[in-house]
Amino acid sequence: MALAHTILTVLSEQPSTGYDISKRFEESVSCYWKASQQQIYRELGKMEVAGWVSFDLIPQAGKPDKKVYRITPAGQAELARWYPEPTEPAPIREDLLVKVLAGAFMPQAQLVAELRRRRQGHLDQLMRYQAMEAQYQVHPNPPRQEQYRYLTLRRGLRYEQDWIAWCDEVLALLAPTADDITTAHYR
Amino acid sequence: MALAHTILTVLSEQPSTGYDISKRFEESVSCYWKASQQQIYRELGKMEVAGWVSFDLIPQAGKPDKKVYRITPAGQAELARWYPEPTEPAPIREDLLVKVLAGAFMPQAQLVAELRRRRQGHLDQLMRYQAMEAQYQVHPNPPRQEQYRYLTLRRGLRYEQDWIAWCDEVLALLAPTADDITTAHYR
DNA sequence: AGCCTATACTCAACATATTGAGTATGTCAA
DNA sequence: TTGACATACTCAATATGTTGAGTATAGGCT
Repeated sequence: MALAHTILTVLSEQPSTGYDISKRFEESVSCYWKASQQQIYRELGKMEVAGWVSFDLIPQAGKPDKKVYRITPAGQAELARWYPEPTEPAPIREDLLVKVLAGAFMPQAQLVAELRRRRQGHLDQLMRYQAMEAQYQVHPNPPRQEQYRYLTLRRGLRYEQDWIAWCDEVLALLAPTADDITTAHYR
Repeated sequence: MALAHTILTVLSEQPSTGYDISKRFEESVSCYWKASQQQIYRELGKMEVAGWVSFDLIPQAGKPDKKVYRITPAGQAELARWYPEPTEPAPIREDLLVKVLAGAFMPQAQLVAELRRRRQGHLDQLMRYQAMEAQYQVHPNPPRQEQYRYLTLRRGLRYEQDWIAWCDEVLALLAPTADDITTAHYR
């Protein structure tokens, strides 16, 4: 359900095509909501039926016609209805943690390699977020929307930093003996 | 796909019924993998067809018959095949972050209330994990499996701590003015 | 005596997400 | 000029996850 509300939120900022929304998801929303183009198009279709959004069909020469969606009063009402509902933490399904659990039965070198690879990936993402964060520092008095967007970016930053710190912690325990952590002490 | 591999991993530790697996998921695996009983039963059925697990039917007086599943050599081979494959970070879909983004258009008091509520929830979970962590301290020389399990628990601990820290950060920026963060400075 | 919880599993319907193909054209660079 | 990439959307199949009901009985509590 919340995909619809995420779309309603980004449409509150400005009317957009499905394609635009997908772009915006990738660049700034992706740290807390992943959705494919197909999902967005399908959801927009459903939301249109529900009356939460409407669109203008903009004929284009050459390219396919654009559907520029905007939020309707009914959509705003739905957003307001949803807003105060309590949220639950998102369920987590982390393959990497399963691999750590299975570590007792599998070659440790493979786990160590994977942890190093993942650490690097999280570091790359962290650096992208830090570049985005630097953008916020240059504007002395940003619009209200930007301030809230910044708070979501902070979540992304922390998330990547936390992953890196955990990878380091695990690698420090696994790497010294290279195939046995029996001698490593906890904490 | 990885649900099957998670089940294979817990079955590597010991043969279990679907019911048992579900219990174990809830208590110790839930910090990185959530799955309902129904999902587990269905997945076990598919895995049995694939030959990755087999079961003994234990007739029980009164209760329905037990299916005690164990991993087969084919299942072990599948786990070994899967193990070195690179993992991707799990896609995130966090309602709360969407609400933060929508904060510019919605009553701030509702967001603040929700952040406080969520902070408390993460604190409760953190305390449960800390109680579990204390269990590991008492065993001086734990079996190998327990050591890896401990590393996954560390991820859960960090995750909750990180959420709490972010909630505090956001609340500190939002709360002072109670309905406007214009005057708050970044970082 | 009646109710709740735990054990133990099955089936069905629905919702959500992923993957891949298909349509159509403009722009830019090798 | 060929090919990659961006724009812009649609359809279909499959995979995965959620929700709710249904079957059955033991044991403990009120």
